[in-house]
Amino acid sequence: MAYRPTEQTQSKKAGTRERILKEARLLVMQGGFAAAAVAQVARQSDIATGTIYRHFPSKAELVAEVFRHATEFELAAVIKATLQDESCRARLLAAVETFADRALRAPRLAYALIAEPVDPLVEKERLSYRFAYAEAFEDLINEAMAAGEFVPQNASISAAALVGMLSESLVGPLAPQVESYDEQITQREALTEEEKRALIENLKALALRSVAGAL
Amino acid sequence: MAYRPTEQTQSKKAGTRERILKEARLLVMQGGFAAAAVAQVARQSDIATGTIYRHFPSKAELVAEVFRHATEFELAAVIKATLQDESCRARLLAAVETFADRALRAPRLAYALIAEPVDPLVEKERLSYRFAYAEAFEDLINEAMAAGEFVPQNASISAAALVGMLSESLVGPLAPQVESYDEQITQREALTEEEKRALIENLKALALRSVAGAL
DNA sequence: CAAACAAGTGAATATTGATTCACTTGTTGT
DNA sequence: ACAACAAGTGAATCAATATTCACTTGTTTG
Repeated sequence: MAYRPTEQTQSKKAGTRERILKEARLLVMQGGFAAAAVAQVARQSDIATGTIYRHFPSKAELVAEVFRHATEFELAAVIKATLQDESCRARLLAAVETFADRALRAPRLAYALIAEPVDPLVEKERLSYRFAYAEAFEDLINEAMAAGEFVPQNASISAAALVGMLSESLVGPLAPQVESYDEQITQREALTEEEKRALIENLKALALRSVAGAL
Repeated sequence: MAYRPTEQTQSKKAGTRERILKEARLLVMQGGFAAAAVAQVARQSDIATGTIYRHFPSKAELVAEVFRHATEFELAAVIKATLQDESCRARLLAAVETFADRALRAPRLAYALIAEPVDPLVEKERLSYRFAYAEAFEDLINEAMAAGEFVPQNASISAAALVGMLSESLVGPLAPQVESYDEQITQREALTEEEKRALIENLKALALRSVAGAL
């Protein structure tokens, strides 16, 4: 007999896999999932299209992994904001601020993660992450209600509404700009820093009023 | 010479066109835009696929017309609610009630109109209708602010947020149920009438707090 | 009826990517 | 060096629909 996968080959393989993921991520950040065609990812990674399939069973799985990686990161930032040791109000505002600020800084990525049409496997991931976001808000709302900080309400409905409010305001079709989330769609101009600031402050006020019950 | 399109032929042609639209509409109501394949529409309309193209330049145009027809109708209902001769609060609540109630009664259609991935031409229509919804809310908020009924705020941001809040709460991935808006996605059970009622009441309260500023 | 044109037909074609697979290259251990 | 197997290749294939077009059928007028 005569061959054993050794540490070297294993890590080289892992390296290729990482490179594929990295290039796919870059493509998604720049042009969304639409830009992450298998052939393109292969080209960027300097490998043949077939090689992608030695590392991922399907494009959907590859893309799902890219999605997971990116969203995990975003979610962590928001959750961190809700866990500060402060009043529930302050934590809600911090969470909104974090979500909005990150979305406005990387609009193409935000659109991809939140709203871009994707294949069902990725949509499933998206669903579960939206639940995760909503849960973070829900926990916060429940805690705040218990402490008498927020008015009585159905925390789970409110949390979902918050996620929707933020998503749509920031990256949905009504968002002030999305930096070419689809070539076909009319461009709107980018926001200035002041405008971003104003948008964020307005969203914070809106979010606070909607769940706390007062300005 | 020897042929003139006459009234009979004209109206017959118009009839075929209407039939195509009607069948396409039915398909969309049942299975969303995904179910409205050209071949399927043709089959339902009892004509050949080629005939579709005698009446519409492309599938996108056909679908856009279906979209316009359906959305115009929905929008009109909401706008009507905002024009009642009552307090701004009451009118806001009526608008939310109308939007939510209609969406929950025809969930598959609501999903198709609000969130289903569609081709760019239809997405453009959707965009303009979302603006129309937002404008209706914006006008109402402006009027209410002028009357001192609502707290000061950026009406256009608030209006967009409202549309997002409603859309997402009712048909987005977080919606309690969407009755198979995509076969691939795990089903959730349908809401009972009580649950629908509760959802609507919660959304009304949430919307009111967010833009009026108090319960 | 026949000429002239519109409307209708549906099999063939075009398009856009993902996926496969027979083959080549690289690595390991004897 | 060679056997044994993994990793890599990329042109060919598949799949799913929209779209075309040469042809047939229907309608009108002289």
